[in-house]
Amino acid sequence: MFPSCSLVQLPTESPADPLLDGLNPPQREAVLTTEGPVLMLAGAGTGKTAALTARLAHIVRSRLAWPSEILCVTFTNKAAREMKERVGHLVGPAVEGMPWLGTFHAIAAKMLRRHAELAGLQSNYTIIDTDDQLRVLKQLIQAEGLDEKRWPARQLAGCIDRWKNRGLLPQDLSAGDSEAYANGQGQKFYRLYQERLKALNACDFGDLLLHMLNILRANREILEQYQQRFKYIMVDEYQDTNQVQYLWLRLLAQARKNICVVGDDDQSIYSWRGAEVANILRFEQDFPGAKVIKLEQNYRSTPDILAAASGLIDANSQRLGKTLWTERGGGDKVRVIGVWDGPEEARRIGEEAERLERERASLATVAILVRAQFQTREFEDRFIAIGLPYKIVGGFRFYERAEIRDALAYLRLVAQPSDDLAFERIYNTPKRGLGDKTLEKLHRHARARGVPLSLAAVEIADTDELPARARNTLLAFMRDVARWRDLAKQTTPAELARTMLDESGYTAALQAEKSAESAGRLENLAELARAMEEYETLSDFLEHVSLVMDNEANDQAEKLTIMTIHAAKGLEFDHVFLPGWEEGVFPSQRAMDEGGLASLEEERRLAYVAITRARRQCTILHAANRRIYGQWTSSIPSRFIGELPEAHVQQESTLSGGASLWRAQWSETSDPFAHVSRGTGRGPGWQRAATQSYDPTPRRLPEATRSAASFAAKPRTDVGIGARVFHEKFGYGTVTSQEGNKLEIEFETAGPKRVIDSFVKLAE
DNA sequence: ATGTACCGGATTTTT
DNA sequence: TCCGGTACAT
Repeated sequence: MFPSCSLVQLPTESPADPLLDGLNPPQREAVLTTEGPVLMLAGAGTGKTAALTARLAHIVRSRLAWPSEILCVTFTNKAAREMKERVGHLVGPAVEGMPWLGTFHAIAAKMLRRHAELAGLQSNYTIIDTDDQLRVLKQLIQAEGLDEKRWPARQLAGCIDRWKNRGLLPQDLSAGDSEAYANGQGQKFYRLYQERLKALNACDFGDLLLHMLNILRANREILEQYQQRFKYIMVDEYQDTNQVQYLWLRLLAQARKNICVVGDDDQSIYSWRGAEVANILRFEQDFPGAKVIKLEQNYRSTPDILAAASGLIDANSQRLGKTLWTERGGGDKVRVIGVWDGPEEARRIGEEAERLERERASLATVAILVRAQFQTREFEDRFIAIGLPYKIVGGFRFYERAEIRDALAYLRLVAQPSDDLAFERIYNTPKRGLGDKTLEKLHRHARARGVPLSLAAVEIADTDELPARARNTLLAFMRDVARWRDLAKQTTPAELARTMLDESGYTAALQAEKSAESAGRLENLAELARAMEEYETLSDFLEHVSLVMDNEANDQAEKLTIMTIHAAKGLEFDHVFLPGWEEGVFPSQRAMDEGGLASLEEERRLAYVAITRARRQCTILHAANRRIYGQWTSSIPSRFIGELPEAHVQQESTLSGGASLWRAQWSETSDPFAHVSRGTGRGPGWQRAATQSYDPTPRRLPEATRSAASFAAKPRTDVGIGARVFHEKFGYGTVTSQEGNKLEIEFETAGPKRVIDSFVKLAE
């Protein structure tokens, strides 16, 4: 290791503290200002994690506090993991003892286990996810005789979440709040829901923080105990905190006031899930005498990219105000490319990615960031057709897959006989011939006797309330569960899981299914068991699962990444493509219709986040026509394009002579867009795009450039189901289904894929 | 108890 | 357009 250049410039009076190596002056100030409230305003790419971890390490090293006396909260498990790892490098194994570094929810859950009885729970309470939450709410809505169509459970779930985020209990709701669901019945349902959760000995995510907040508020001794313990508090992504989190932090920090929050008001993009930018905007009032440290030197992007992003965010009104700068020079301007339609957009980005590949750039440094998930489809279609390796981040997470949730339900039921939700999920999975009728009777019995379903099942089997067949099946199932419960005491969680999946017939049912997905599902279950090997007890594992819903199994393969801008926050890529910058897509229609200026400004912050992900090259695209929900719509460029400072942007278009000229090339009959009314509204972005001089001849003939996915229409007859085929990218495989020219193929190494028949050859 | 036909809704997502 | 959920038929 060579000493870094900045070491040479270290002020001579400061003893060479290796922790400060490579940190700039404001970063150092943030590290060394340990006492009193500190607000670290850290712009995108300014090294805030480096500063935060160095600060943590500094406190530990200078013996200002033991690792166990520092509270350090993040929002995601990923961030917590990263921080743990980085602090580990700086301080060594002492971090092992950092029990209070984690997500808001993990830390609150840990505290709540100690004080559960104060919230009316037992300390082995279950943490339920959104899926279970919805099931509970549905049952309540049904039980109260409400029309579920008119008053969807989702809506109620949304209300309850919002109330919890604001720190409100049922009795705290105003009549106006309550009005938000079923003509003022919101409060009633919220109360019923909380009662039901208590009966289930369960918590939802919102409860973790809310219960803990109320416990701290109501019990002075407990509050003081934590206030004494936490000598220093640090909070990452402070702009994302909601009301409860804010109140919780404020209580804990009140005694010592050694709280350091880090954030960027310009990257606040989660207001829709309760985050309040106001928290960061008024930090100085909340903690008088707070020191504000701005990190403005950017180490990530080129000057043009930074200038473009800064120019854009300038259009927002409510800002603390930062100016990013960089020592770097050179680089390309931000490119803005106008294309004809969605498929061309995908084609264009595909070509660019292939070009980068030829220039020896790794595809892992290339990303497509979209506003909404539906935009990924176009790219997926195109990249499968041309065989470009890609991965879509987001969507289903590992623990959300049906088979994984089923397996977890088995484990939960074994660990917690009172887990009715788990019972309901699996009592007829795999199919064992028990239906709604039986479940209804079980429910009635359970309610009458005040016992959980699994106990009711045992009891009811002693009566003649059920037909003989159902009774026997149920009895057999309950005997299995009892046996597994015994087994759990003698074996590892992983072994238990394997045994249960086999003995319950779950594995067998999947094997018998023989659908395209069943092989993958079995593989997922095997992976689940493998992941469980790390855990010694079942409850350890279940706690991990309920709080850590991300899968760490990132395949390291060289692939282009497609994800939403939200998911990309905190990441960086050399080459970033930003498609779909059109009014209605980005900013989204919803944001423009509802929420007014505030939500438009949040969209703009999202655009700012998107641009600042790019290290070397940022390319924005907009299409003149796009199919949305199966309707062709003509669209105008996003207002955000018009807001980019001209000097840092380079315009390009494939719409030679504008859309109308291009349109003339099509005969009326072959033009699939003939029925599309021409867009009339033209925003400033469009004018900018339209005043550029274009190459008068189209670069490609439309027919020749239509993506293969939408054109190669004649289905082949030689590749029927069962045919063995070869694909350039995926290798050998067997056709499992055929729909027109689209094949579903089970590839031997690449797994199941949908491909266009013209891309496969019959194998010899 | 399980399979099929229609209907409606459709940002962003972590824990 | 396409997905998931519910309603209905078998």
